[in-house]
Amino acid sequence: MSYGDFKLSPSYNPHAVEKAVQEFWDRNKIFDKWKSWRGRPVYAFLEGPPTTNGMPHVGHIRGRTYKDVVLRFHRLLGYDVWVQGGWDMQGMPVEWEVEKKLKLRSKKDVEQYGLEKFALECNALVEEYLQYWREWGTRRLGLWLDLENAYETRRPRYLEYAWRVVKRAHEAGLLAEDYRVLWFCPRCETSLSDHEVALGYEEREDPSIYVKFRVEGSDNEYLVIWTTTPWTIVDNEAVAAHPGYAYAKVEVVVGERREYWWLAERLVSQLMQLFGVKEWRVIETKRGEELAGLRYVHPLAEEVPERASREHRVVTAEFVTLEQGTGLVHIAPGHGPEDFELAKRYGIRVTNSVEVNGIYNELGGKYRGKHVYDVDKEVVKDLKAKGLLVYEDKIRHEYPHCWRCGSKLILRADRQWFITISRIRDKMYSELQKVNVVPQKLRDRFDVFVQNARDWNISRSRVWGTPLPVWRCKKDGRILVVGSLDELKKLAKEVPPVDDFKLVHRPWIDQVKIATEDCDEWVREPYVMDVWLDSGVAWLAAVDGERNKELWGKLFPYDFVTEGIDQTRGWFYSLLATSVLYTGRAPYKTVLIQGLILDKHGQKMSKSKGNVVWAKDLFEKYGADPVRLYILSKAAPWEDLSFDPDEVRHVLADLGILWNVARFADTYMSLDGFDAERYPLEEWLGRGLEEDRWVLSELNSLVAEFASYLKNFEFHKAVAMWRDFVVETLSHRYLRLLRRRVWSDEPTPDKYAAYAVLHHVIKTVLILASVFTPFVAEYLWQAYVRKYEKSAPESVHLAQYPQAGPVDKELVEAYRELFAAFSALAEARNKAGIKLRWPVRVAYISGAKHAGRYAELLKYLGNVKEVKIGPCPEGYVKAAEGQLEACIPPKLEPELYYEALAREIVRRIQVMRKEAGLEISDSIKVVVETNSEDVKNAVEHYRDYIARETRAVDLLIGQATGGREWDISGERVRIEIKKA
RNA sequence: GGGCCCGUGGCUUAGCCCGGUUAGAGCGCCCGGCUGAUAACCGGGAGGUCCCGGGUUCAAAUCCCGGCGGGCCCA
Repeated sequence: MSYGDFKLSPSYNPHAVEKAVQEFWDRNKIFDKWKSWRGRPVYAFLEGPPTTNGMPHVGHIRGRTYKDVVLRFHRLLGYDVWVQGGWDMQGMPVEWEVEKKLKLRSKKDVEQYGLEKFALECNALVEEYLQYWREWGTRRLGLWLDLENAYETRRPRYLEYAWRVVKRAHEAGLLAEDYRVLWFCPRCETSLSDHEVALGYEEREDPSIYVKFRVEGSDNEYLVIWTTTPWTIVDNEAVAAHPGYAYAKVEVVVGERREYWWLAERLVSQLMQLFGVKEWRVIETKRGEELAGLRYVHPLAEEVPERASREHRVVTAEFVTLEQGTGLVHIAPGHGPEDFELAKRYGIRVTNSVEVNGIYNELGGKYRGKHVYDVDKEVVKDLKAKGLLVYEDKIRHEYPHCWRCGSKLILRADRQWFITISRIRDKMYSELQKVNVVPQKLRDRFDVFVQNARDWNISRSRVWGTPLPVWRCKKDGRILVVGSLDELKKLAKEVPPVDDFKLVHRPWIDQVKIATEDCDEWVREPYVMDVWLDSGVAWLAAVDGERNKELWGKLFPYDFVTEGIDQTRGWFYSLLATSVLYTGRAPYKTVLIQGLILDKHGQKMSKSKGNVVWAKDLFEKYGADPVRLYILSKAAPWEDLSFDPDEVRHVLADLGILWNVARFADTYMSLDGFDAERYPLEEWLGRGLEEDRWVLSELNSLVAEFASYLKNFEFHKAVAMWRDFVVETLSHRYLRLLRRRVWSDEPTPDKYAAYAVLHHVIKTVLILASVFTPFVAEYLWQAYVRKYEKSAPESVHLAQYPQAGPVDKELVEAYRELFAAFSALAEARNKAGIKLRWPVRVAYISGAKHAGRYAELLKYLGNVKEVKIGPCPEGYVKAAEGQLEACIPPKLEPELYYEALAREIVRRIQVMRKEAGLEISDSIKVVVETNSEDVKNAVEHYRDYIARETRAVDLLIGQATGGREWDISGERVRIEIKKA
């Protein structure tokens, strides 16, 4: 039971299979042969590069399985495939982990540690993770990506494409330096993009305070505002009222004092109740626009004297609502995007006294040197002490946190660099309309996101990233954008003595001294770029496109990309943006958006919950093929998938059946000396039986539909259909029919025809399986297919997708009916209490269309002497299957009793043969000892039958010296067998 | 706060777009049977408020509205 190194062991063992196959692939360079180009049409895949930070888990495995299926399928279809791997190796996640490892708490710590050492640590860290990704995220999965030629975003030849794109943006007037309010992480000391902010929304509890601002020139008239960020009051510059809303001046008595509070009229009674004010009355109302211009005293004028020196007043704004707060909105232009816009409109000063690290600077007066998180509490205390705090509460709301370190984010105004996406948004949208986004139902999200796309903040105040290639003239502030490393070298007056790899990274790049005729000293803007720009230029950078135009021209736009739904706003977007900017076109033709991976309870996987399933654990426990098959069959790729490791064993059973089908074939083909080249299907099919033509019809349907499902990315349907064919049609049905033909020693032509058919079916089924379970398909190809067909391709992965032959629909229909009739017959036997081993004289079938066609097979399957077509005689036991009805006599016929006993004896001998470990071809001697005359008569009558079925050369009735005692229908029978 | 997806026996799910026999299947469970490829298979059975409530309709798992639970996205 072996061919070469591939043995068909009694049962399927994924680990042994995968190990043997991996060695075979390596030794024979199958992957190289698979990926090499033969001048065929190219199917170009662009790898969404995993961040080599953290270990691959089942979510990655899901996406990477889909990639592999699509690539293998297209190779089978005859395409030359482009399967370059890629790795995303820079960015904040890497820095964050290094900081944790080195126990660095702030950017100052990093600087003290040394930027050079820090950058090298980051590089070492991604290098380390890369090994895991190569092994567990790729090789052990059986994912055939070209890792030798994988692109790496940290390489000079790669990252300079991000520079090219920025330069192109600059030339097109799309690079902007702007002062804007952005989210910052004070811990990481950098701004974040919209995408990064979106990753970190979490519910939290914050203060919810109502504060009164005293109206200038009065000692008891106030404007009442509401905020959840007390620290921003330090930088308050105005109060906004809606121009159309009514505002009330409310006379209130608090303690001993009589005061006048301004707030929205509609909210007065509910707020008075909230504040616990019992005595109040409205004495005047004004519309917001009438209130405008009213001046007030900054509530922290004493704490921050600078503020007292300026005037503050009420302005109007449409964005004011009455859903929360008081209808009067505290405006801190340095800490809110709407506030900022309003300030620009009214010429109000933008004050930001908070530095990037969250510490107040000299503009912060009393709060100078303190951290924003502490000031948040201190401001409340100070307001309370000054009697300006009207009411204090807590609020639970969704608020953004840093996606890496979890710190509460703050909004602050700062100078940053942008790509003004708003100006190419329409072009991006129209290009996106040409892309096939799968599934249709998720494309809306992508469309909407692109239509609403905002300018892209690309600058980050970090270290381990692609440096922003913008230099500024120290003298006059002009800027210079460098588009490549060569260009930089040409411009440089002085270059640090390091290799190119270091030269394109911080801190070394900042040691480059540039001077030009018109400017003595250029200074680089101290930023790196958003990491999404790194992977975003892969459509060009992966193949160093500007230097390899011919290759790039064959690949672009790429046929296929696929990632998770979260990448709609991530990579899918950054690819589209940079490509439209640079080439005016979308960089891909088809985008497959994958659903999320959840744990078995439908919960999102996260490290903190501890429910992450790691690739390594999964493969070590189950093997890659079962995991792949499970993932593929459980859900459509775009649906969320709840992953339950225990369910993997279900698909294991299916692969076990595939394995056993090959073993079955091997068992009999080797006994009978079958050879696919000596018995070609085309010649021998004519000598076969109808069931052979039936199974080929079923196979042809499979071949056609499997391909059409895969083309639509309906992997789950393709796999389900394959499974159904292998388990039901092939194993349960066809092989059951085949038994009677293969057991015979006679070299009948129909047996060889059956072998030719079976061989063709198994071979075809393995080629289809090669796209989703590449290891076991290869193993069986080597162990079985190549054993019986020497000229078969060296590897199943070098085969071609089979041509689908004709389908005889009527034949398929007839066989469907046959198995329904058998099912009804079995049910009738069950009711009558007659087991299948006992022959039945006659069965009637009615309501069938094709009964005449398969009567012989039904006799065999149902162990019936005669099948009659027609209605049931009186007193017979009936059972129905749909329209079809089967019935049998209610009692066993006496004349069939000996035959029944003979079958019982055969069955016992077969069990004993197997227990004795005999080969199928071994002959035996049998002794039967019994007092039962019936059993003795049965043996005498059916001596030839028993001998033939059990390969007995000698069958005696007499004294057994050993063996085993059985109970056959109440009779004690001792049977002894010996190898002849 | 806004948008979207999901919710079907113990578990996993098909059906829903396009309303219409008895809601189908796999796993598990119980009973019976088969078996020299098969820890497989075949027959039968138990097991369902199709998340809840309302509406449309002769008729709703399916269409509409409102909840609840899980998830995603946007703010």
